Amino acid sequence: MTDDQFLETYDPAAFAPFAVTVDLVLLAIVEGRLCAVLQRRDAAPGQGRFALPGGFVGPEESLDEAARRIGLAKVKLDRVWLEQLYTFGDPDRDPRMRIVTVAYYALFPAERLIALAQAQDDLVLAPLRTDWEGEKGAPVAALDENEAERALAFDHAQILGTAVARLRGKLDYAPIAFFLLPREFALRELQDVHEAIVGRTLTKPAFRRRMLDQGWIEATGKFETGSAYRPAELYRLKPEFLNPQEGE
Amino acid sequence: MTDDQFLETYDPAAFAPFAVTVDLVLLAIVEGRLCAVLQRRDAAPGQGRFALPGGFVGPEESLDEAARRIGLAKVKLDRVWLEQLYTFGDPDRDPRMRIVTVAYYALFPAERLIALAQAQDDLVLAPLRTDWEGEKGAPVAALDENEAERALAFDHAQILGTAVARLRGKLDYAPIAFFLLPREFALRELQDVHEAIVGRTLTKPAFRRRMLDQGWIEATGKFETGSAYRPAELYRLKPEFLNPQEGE
DNA sequence: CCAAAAGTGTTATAACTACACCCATGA
DNA sequence: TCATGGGTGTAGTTATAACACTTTTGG
Repeated sequence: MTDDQFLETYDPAAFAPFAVTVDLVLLAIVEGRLCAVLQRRDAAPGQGRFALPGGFVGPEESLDEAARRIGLAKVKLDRVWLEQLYTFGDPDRDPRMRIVTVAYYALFPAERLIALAQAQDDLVLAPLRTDWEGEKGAPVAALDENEAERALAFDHAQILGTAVARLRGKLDYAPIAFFLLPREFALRELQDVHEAIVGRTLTKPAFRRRMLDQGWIEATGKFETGSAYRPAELYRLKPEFLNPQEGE
Repeated sequence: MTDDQFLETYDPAAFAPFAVTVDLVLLAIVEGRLCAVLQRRDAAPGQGRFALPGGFVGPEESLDEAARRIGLAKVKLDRVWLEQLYTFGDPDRDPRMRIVTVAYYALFPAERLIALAQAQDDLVLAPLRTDWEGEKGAPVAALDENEAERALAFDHAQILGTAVARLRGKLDYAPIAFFLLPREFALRELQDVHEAIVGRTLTKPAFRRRMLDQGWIEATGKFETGSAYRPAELYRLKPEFLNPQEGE
């Protein structure tokens, strides 16, 4: 059947329609660990379990707008990386009705999400596993072992795993790690972010040069204050990489 | 509003619902050029224009199943690369109703799509542009200049551009080019495929070694027949890379 | 002067490229 | 034996990694 034949005979009220939601993986590096925001569900299905923040797409709203509205309402919205991740639509993924969800992931400096989780008591920051070194196969259950009993609702474990895989895969060739740091940062902090994501230690000189040669960052001339020992120079992402212009 | 608050008050017949479709970018290398299957629309909107093959997702069907059903019904389905691409859902992308479409792309050996286009007279194989060398910015209107007047319906030019960008980006680190060739192929054919996708010539020895060292292919011991001059050895993709197991 | 972390030079290894060359085949 | 394309060796260049080293600061 073609689209048009379908539409001629299509009565929106005739059968249960699709709903379209947006689910968000809000990520930050907290205490050297990659963490995601989870929301405790206070109603069935999955009551008491945790789920990704999400919501329905409005009738006059694009998918990106919905993601921005739902994900950034709570957080101040300057300088965020927000990108569509993948779309999940198995028929039984939600027991209530047929829901197709477009997953997005967003990167924040730690302070933002810590403040968010403290302000809203149904939110938690859950550490994720990043040690599945090169293990092929479906990335599922990315939750840290301490959080393993915190079973996730719906297919949200799969979404989390997809987000971590995307972040790891994109880390080396796209300027995104910087969105997990304050606007100005020391190179050691940037290395900590990378190490938290790839799950292993990196050697300092190689990392430094790789970053400097990439041309993504520039020195500010300022230095850390209050450091116990020699203060590190602060760098920032060059402005031309601030806006997510590239389409994928 | 939370999901649950929404659902409590949600009457599926109360307002125009979302529809979910799957659109397919069927790709092959024909005469050294990357081509996509387009379908002539015989009804409004966009009558006379060309669009990607697509269809509605069934009520009991997953997205992957829908893509497989719509994309592979016409083509014999052994050894195909099929992967979700991106989801497009702007409110006005279809004038009839709110339609969110999940785009997939699929890779075929040329013969398959040539036979398909010959068998069904509303289908054409349109050459794509691959010469936008490193130009940043949104990849739009990937259609070849000769086909430029063949304006695409809806946002399908954007979908096409996204597919080409994904293919190019993935070519070097995922074993996918092989799905654009017969099961057994000569290394020169593989190089032609790569050159068609990246839009520039590659040097033979470097390419050969890269492919051999990657460990994705193995020699069959057989050789081309009917060649005018020295016959080339035939290679094949190692069986462990045949199934699209990796989730991304 | 010491401890601790910032930052840099120096070398070795691996990857990639370019170029030239040899090989096998049909006419 | 010649033309044509398949296939391979060698050397130069570049990127990457590892290691040791120097520098700067607060105490």
